[in-house]
Amino acid sequence: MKLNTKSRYAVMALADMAVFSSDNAVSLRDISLRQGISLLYLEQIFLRLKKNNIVKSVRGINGGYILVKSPKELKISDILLALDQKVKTIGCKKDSKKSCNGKSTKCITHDFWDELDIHINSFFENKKLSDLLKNREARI
Amino acid sequence: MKLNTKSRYAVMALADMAVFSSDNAVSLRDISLRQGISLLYLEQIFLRLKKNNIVKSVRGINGGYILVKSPKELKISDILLALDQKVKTIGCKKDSKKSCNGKSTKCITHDFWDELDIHINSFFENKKLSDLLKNREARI
DNA sequence: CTAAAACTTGACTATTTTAGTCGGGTATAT
DNA sequence: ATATACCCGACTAAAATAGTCAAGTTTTAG
Repeated sequence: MKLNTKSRYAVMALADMAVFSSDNAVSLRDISLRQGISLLYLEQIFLRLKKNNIVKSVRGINGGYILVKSPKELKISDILLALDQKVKTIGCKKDSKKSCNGKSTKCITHDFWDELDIHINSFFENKKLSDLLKNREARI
Repeated sequence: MKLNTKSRYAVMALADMAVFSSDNAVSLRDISLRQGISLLYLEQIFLRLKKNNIVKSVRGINGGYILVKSPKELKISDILLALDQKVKTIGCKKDSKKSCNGKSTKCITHDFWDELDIHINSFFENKKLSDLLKNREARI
């Protein structure tokens, strides 16, 4: 059970922005260099972040990206959502009448997986980007 | 971020056993029919469960599998462990000095991912197989 | 005005992982 | 003896992942 790199890099890049913001836009090139993430890959990621209104862009020289919300207000769950990183740990369909393993009833473990999803999602809901920046000595 | 079907089916099958145990061994064939899981796939899963001492087998006619521990004592984390379903949500290597993104320092989000892993793992640690069987009206 | 920096976008691809299947066993109760 | 059920390694098709590539557009410094 692992998070994909897109989500991981997204959180990483946004944390980087929060640290190095200083009012003006942060370029992907800088993030790429500091965090060791491929520039091309970052572009793809930020496209999604922009579409989902996590960041806004400034074009041209000295352009880059700016956080729409402050790190204190930006929930990690918002970031993951922007990248379609659903925390849906298993295949049972939540709502459909004919769910789970093709049978018409809920599978024996159905409620358990639901509980798990809630448990994980609430973690992401309650974490703000600013929380990642606390007690960070080795900031790169 | 999702659990693989092996883990899901393992929990499902063991829950099934807990319900239909009745002292004698439970055959994979029965589990397969009740839970709608391929028999061939179940065999592969139970091989692992046996190796990891979650179940023991009885060969021959009327054979099958028996839970080693009672459902009250069997932690879900034990089951996942048997199937190599590590909850290691990201790629950062936990211990190595040169971790994360090839740099020598911990990445900016490192501690956060560790926290996430702990959060999820503790969920599995604290759940017992017997917990899944409570308030189950639709038992299949 | 123009060149360079930086964002924009869709398409493409190699690799890895997943979710199984297959085939040929071995043990044992009846 | 023979059917039932466990045992086990190898195999494979399909999907997901982790990126790369190409071909732009926009803006601003000089």
